[in-house]
Amino acid sequence: MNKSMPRKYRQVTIMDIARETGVSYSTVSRVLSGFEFVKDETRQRVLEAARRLGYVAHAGARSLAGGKANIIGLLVPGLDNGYIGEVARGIDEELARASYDLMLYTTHRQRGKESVYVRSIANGLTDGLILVVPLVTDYLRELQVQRFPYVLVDQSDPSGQSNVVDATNWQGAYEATEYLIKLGHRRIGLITGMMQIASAQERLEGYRAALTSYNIGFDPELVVQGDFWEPTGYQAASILLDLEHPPTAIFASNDLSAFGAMEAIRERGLRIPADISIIGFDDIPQASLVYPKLTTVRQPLDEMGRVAVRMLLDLIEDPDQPARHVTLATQLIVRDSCQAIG
Amino acid sequence: MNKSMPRKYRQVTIMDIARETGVSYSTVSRVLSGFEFVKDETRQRVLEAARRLGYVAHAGARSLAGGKANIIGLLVPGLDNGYIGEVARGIDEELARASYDLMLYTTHRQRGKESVYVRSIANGLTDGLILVVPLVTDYLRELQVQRFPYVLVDQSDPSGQSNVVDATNWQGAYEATEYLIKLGHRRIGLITGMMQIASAQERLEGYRAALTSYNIGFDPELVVQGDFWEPTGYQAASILLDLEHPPTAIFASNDLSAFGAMEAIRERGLRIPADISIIGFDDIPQASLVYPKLTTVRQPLDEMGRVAVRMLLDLIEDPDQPARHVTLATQLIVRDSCQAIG
DNA sequence: CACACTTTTGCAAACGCTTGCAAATAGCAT
DNA sequence: ATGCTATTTGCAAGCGTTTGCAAAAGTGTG
Repeated sequence: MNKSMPRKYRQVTIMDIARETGVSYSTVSRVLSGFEFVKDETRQRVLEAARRLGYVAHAGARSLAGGKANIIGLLVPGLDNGYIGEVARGIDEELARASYDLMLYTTHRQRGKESVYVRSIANGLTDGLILVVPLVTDYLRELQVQRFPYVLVDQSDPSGQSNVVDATNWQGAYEATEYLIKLGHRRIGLITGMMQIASAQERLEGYRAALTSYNIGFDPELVVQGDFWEPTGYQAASILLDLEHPPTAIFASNDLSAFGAMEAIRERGLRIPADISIIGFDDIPQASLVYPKLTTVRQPLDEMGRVAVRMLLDLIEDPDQPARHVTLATQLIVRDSCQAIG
Repeated sequence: MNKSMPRKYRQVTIMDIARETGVSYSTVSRVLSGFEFVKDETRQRVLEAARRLGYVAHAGARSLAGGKANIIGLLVPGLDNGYIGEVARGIDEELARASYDLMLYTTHRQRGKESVYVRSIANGLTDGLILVVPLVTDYLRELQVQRFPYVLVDQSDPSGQSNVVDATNWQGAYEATEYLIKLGHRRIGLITGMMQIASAQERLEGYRAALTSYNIGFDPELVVQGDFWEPTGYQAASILLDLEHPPTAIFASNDLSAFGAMEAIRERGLRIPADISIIGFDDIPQASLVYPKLTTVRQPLDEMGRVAVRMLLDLIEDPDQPARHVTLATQLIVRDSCQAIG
């Protein structure tokens, strides 16, 4: 195109620093990357020059040469659901402390060729990968054969080979249901999540367990399948409300579907919580924004992100660690959407 | 560490493809990057081999060698406000079509050393940058001296040197206010945004203009400064409601502060919209989730992201284009939070 | 002061790719 | 065939780093 001007602004390289300080570029490299054996005085001089010159490493060159790029990848389905946003926030914060950068990948890109996609992520720039994706199994093999560091968030790998951080789904669902029961509810509807996902199953189990504990019969009619999204929550709630004996309370497997359910409830002219109670799961930021404020089970989403980062960084340090599984505690957050039965 | 095993899974390189097809690596490179003059049959053979071998380019090497990395950077304050999420979605979608990847940067990282931060972004990997940041001026100089391609979203550069995409803020605010006026409201409160930001000012101007058009006096008491965040919206609304002659309607400069205002209103036992109307700006996804559903001015956030990407890609193609400024239309979305005055 | 270490430093090669330049090949008119 | 031009290809250098290996400086010891 236009070759009269430099394609790119001339970068400050380790060569420049070397020239400035009179040491060799390898020495500069050593102080700038890890800390090998270099005399303290030299190190200071180099560091000072680097700062003065405004040096910033070229991540590509680093990674090419076999070093770390200081970049990790985050693979998510999309940014549009609050849930991911919170996790991402935690990730970003923790990454910042370690001076890592973030590459964001979304799954909707590939449609059936995930392994190529994942390969392209693992290849090259990123030092590790955090996956916050449902239905993760397809990706995993590729990652494992490459021995590429990754951690799963809120997802479980049946093979147990993966590092994962999740929350006490069973427990949380148990508590939510128990809370409803203690408020006097006996007919409690459940809107499930995508049942292929472990957390959805665990929440269903928790719900059943609570019923059992309190000697309430399990009525299949009262559980309708959802998919963690709002529209389906709406439909699911509609089904529940149209039952001959509709529930007096609904437990939605996540907040988004609870919102959908609230809408369906209101449309029928019912009041929340006077006529029907509703409880969600996740505690995304919107939960306290809706009216009435949603009672829900809080997952420490940002903390999950932070923990994931720490695990990943550890893993990058030492790829041969045995896989860890960290489970963070959920917590019942009582707000305004539930009420003792009249 | 452990040097007995390869640090990284051996990658498929252009050399492998060259070997496979019997052409030289430069030829392979040529077909794989741009399309220089290469015989069609050769191109096909190379492409086929690349696919078969599962080749994926090493972005770092590319960028190092002076080519494009096919990565663009996105600089945002954070992911936690719905607004950004929508823009990011548009960006991601459009990027996907062009096979670009996304690096995500957040501003909270730097505190006072933004120029180094920006340099480190511009340096190396990314081919261009999209900024969705308030108070952008600090960054701009660095970017400009580097002649680094960037575009501003929903932000304006007073110098007019920048490519920017935004929305009709003045117009939108005018229409929102006019809508309230036509509903019979005469005392209309305004919760502003951060006034250092152009869009906040434009919205204020639009509000004033509408009042003027309808011969309603501007009462300074009725405009209170906000910052686009929910808590401040709450406070601002409180001030408004405590006025001797409180407004009968409130125009919040964005949805988030409208949510805060709604909370304040409800806390005082007032009903929306029966006792007081409220209108927002942005139409983030939550707007239709809250109760009552928020009437608001829609910014086509995802489209703004998409347009920004297209502009940026153009700009990367030809950095010497004159700066463009694209303004997308806003649209009044009538929902349930406004009502004609009693 | 020589000797054997130990700590620091420097050189060179390599990482995967792009690209200027020159060489090879093809196409076509003589 | 012979030249000439237009199209295609290959070679080599270089992008900014890291790192193995060897050389250079220090440190102690006898």
